[in-house]
Amino acid sequence: MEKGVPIRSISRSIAALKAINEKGSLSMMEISRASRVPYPTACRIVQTLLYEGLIEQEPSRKRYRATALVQTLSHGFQHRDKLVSCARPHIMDLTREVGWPISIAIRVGRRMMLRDSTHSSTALTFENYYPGFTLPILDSASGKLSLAFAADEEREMLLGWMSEMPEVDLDYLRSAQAGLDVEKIRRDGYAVQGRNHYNRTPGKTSSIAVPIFNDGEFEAAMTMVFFVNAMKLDAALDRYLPTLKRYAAAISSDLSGDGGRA
Amino acid sequence: MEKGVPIRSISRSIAALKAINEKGSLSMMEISRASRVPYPTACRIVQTLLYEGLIEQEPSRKRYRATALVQTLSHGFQHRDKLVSCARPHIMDLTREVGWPISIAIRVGRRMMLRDSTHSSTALTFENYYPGFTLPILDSASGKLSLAFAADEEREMLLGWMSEMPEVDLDYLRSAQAGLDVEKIRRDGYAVQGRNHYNRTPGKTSSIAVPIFNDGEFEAAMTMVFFVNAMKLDAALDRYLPTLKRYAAAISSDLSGDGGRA
DNA sequence: CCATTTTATCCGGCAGGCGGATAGATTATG
DNA sequence: CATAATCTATCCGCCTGCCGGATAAAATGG
Repeated sequence: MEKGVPIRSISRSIAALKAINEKGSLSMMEISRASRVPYPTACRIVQTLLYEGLIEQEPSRKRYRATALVQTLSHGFQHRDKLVSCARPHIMDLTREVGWPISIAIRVGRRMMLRDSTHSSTALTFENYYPGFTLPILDSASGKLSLAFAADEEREMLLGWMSEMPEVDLDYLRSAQAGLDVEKIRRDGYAVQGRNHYNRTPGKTSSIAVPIFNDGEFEAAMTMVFFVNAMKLDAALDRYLPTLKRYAAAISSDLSGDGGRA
Repeated sequence: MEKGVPIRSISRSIAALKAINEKGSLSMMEISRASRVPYPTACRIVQTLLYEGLIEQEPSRKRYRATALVQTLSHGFQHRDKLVSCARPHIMDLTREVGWPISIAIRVGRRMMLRDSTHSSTALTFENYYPGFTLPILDSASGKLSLAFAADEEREMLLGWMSEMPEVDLDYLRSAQAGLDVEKIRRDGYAVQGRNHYNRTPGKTSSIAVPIFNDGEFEAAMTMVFFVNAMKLDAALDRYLPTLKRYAAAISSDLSGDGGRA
């Protein structure tokens, strides 16, 4: 094996497990497509994950879903998660104050990934989203914010990198880039996404994201999600933006201070 | 490939990732030992996990730890976790009442696995433990409880299965079995473990576990952990057992009822 | 009812994955 | 401080574990 070249079947099984987690459950054909492997290979990978107990078949259906055992693959990270330790109390308070769910997301590779959320602590949500859930960059408030606050070179590199993603339509990418007003986002200190599409209830929610800084550097996006039929985007901005900025500033302050040190 | 036989390298990488999560960070040699693969094989697996971004090397140290990205492997399970949905509000209330951390654990294979815990919500703990952390069955309060409430045949099968675990000393297993008073645990409705050894602060804590039922069937163990130097086991039982039983009964009631349905 | 898609399995082929051996670096011990 | 033990890193010949196109049966949708 070449130095640094991954073991193919391991990478493929990771892709399969991520896809199953992302969608909640998938059929074998869907797993094959999502992880870009031939059907017989997907069958073997699924058999291995079943054998390890990480996934199970839904009763009476040819669909596969994660089991509780997947948490043995991820629990080791959490006890040194400074971002979440600082943010968690604040976003719990914020959800109590505004009612809507709040999430914290960072950019990982070419997507945004949730680091924490309060979806499970409010009734004002259609679905619950947990740390690990991912979102596209150009179609989410947090992604646009992250892109806007990136260094110019990093943004160009990232847009170039995204154009290489096999599932991305280049025409779409060009129009999404054209619609991204970096200057305006940086000046206003927020980004929005009308009718979120890339979640489990497409078109039913919209969102507003504000930045969290760590020693002046952009660290994460804090996003409030709300129902499209509850209020218009402009009304949401008028009503909530000041509050969101205030809470994000408090989190930034905690992150930059010595609060987390022993 | 035989039907049902796993892909070897996938199973090995899962073992390695679990071990890294379990200990927080490991050296290459430790990974090799913990996942029972030859050193060069451990190197290749680690390289693959690094390439996938699931682990990283600790700065200036030849030790590897999980990254936030591991959460993409596990988040899909949580949104249909009925046990935790029912238990979470109760154990949060319980930790507020007694101060000590509470955890919910189930048996998975030959070990106990945390499904939820309030360690991160109290100062009365040395370390934080998250869903996915595992414990041995015969050396934890929750494990003894689970074993005691198992059907006789299941218990025999499980004890036999544990004697096949490569890392278990048979002399130790025999003496642990001899010390397990199944009748007493079932009669008293709790199990204890003095000086917990299999956690990150061996010997500094003890624990009491009580059962959670679902329609009369044993479903999970609810455990309170406390400092050895704060009180003796007997004193802890006198002071806390009634409260623990009351909360566990409430969780059992919620689980058995229609509380979780839309 | 028929066309299409999905599920499931087979089996020949080969290169991906393997691990013992080796050398250098680091750590522990006397 | 010297030496032994342990750990890290890599090599390379070997071979079987993993592969995927082909095929048939089952399931689904119009």
